[in-house]
Amino acid sequence: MPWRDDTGPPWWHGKFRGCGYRLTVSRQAILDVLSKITEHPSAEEIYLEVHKVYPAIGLTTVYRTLELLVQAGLIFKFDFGDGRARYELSEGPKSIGHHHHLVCIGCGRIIDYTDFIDEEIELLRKTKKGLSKKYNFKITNHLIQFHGLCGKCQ
Amino acid sequence: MPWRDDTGPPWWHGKFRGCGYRLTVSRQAILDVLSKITEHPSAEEIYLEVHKVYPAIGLTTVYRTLELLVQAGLIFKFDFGDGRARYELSEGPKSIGHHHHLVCIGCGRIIDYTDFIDEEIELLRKTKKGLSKKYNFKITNHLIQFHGLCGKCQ
DNA sequence: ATCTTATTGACAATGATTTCCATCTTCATT
DNA sequence: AATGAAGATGGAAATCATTGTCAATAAGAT
Repeated sequence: MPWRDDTGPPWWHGKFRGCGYRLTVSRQAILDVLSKITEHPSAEEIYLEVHKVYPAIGLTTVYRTLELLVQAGLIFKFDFGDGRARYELSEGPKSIGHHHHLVCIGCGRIIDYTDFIDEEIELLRKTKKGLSKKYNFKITNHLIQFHGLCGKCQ
Repeated sequence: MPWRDDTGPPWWHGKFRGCGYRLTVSRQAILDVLSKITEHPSAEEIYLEVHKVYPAIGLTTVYRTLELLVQAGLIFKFDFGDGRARYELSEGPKSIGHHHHLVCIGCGRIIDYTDFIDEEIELLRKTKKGLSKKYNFKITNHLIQFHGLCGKCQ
């Protein structure tokens, strides 16, 4: 289990209990994998990774858990146009921090960038505020992506 | 056909011939439907709409044509998280102009907004320039969406 | 009018995600 | 520590958007 070699339960422990969810082996294993992966794994990739350490896991459970984690705000779900959803931890000790994505339409490579993030966040904050008021919309999330060709694909 | 009651061929005629594509009945019908719809239709919705005026159309052709139009830059393809791609004319006489989307995660409603678009575009331009240089990335497109709950769903 | 070749449509195939349901865990309560 | 109710699980089957196949058709250059 994730915190066997640590001083206490992992940071998401409280999140779970707080939302009324049960802290199961599958969920811990999935979150554990997500917190160690730096890419943008699909459900199946997460399944395969979890399967290495917890072979009893089922793909269905992975899908269900990911859905749950998205609802709980612990992870983000992205569509990079390759026909499968991809996931990423939204925050946490090992998080690389808020970032957006550059998507290569040639090879599918994803580049996380944090450049200009401050200006982007600032503008998003303003826009979010204005839109919320004008359209009576409760904004919970935003998405910014740039699509194009990476160096290798040009 | 689209231009039967008009003075000349529709604006996309040249685009097609210029790219070496053939201007077929199916393609005209699909573009015609797209230029009249103000929502964000899925491939099947487009198929059903075209089918009313041109019953011989096949769903496969709709998918192929949409793919083609995306490549040609005539339409944009979006994923609003409901499991099917949605399409929208990128420009043209009846276009509402450049806009971004507000996606309700409750009922799936999409709101097109143009507020703050100028600031957004300006920031995107700067960001795009910086990212292109830093990552040697040729950016062809961007995506901005806000997700949340609309008035009815709160 | 003819010919070359892109395009089409019906059907089958694919593949990610969901549904079903009987069984197993979690954890609040004893 | 034992119990029990509700939540969670996993394997197989089902769903459903999208893509591949291929013989037949139509666009448009000649």
